[in-house]
Amino acid sequence: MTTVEHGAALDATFQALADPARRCMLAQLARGPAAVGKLARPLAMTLPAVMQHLAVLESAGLVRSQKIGRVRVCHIESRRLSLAARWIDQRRLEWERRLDRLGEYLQTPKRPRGDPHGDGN
Amino acid sequence: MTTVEHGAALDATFQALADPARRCMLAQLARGPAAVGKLARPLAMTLPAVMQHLAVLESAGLVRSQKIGRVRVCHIESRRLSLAARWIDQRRLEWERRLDRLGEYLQTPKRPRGDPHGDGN
DNA sequence: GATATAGTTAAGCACATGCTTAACTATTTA
DNA sequence: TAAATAGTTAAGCATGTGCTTAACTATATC
Repeated sequence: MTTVEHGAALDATFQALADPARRCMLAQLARGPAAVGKLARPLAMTLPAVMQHLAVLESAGLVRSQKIGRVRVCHIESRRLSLAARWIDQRRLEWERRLDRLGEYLQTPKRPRGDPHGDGN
Repeated sequence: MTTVEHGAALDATFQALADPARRCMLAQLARGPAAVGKLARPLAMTLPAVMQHLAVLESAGLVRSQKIGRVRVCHIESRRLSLAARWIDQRRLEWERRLDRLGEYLQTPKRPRGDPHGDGN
């Protein structure tokens, strides 16, 4: 159930993370709040393009911003990052626990068939 | 440097994770290897569509598969999952450590200016 | 008040993505 | 060997994405 409701949020979050320019912006913001122009500097693209990336990050809930004077200051919103990381790790752990159990099973010395084993697979 | 070289891999990985059908396939595969047809069952789309999603997952390195008889069996490749989760958590932790330091600083009772403080921020 | 600065909006374009249908190829199974 | 099963390939289409240029709006700063 954890996974189901967050579907749309995860769509938007992973989609936002899939672009190198947006990851670059997030990496900068991880080091502290920054203005749009500052985010744009390392990016080899025009300001409007950066604005569009920012809009994607904001509507995914990864970033928030507020305008102060003529400057828009942006900062990371870390909850969505947690959500995404957790989704990945849950799948990974589920898979790796399976591998571990399988490894144990294969290492177990031969055993008479029909012996109790504790798992109904 | 960690972040830079993996750029293309992260593009492909997050792009792959951004689609609910592909996440559904991964969630199934986390519970164990499965055939294409089995992955397709809960998905409300045709088999060719599922094949295309599988191709995306494989070329992102998230899944591998081998054909046994007329059945293609797929399984998760967890290294790329780790890579993606780690990228997210590094940003998140960097940001949250910043917040913690800021919180401490604001809670610190007034102190004469120019006093040593131990941090070069 | 003129000019520079920082951001914003709108339009348009090239290419990528997600799906479909139709036709086809290999393996089982009866 | 005929028929069912599991997957594959190719083509086409609607929509989404990432970028650009051009024109415009607010704040500073001189």
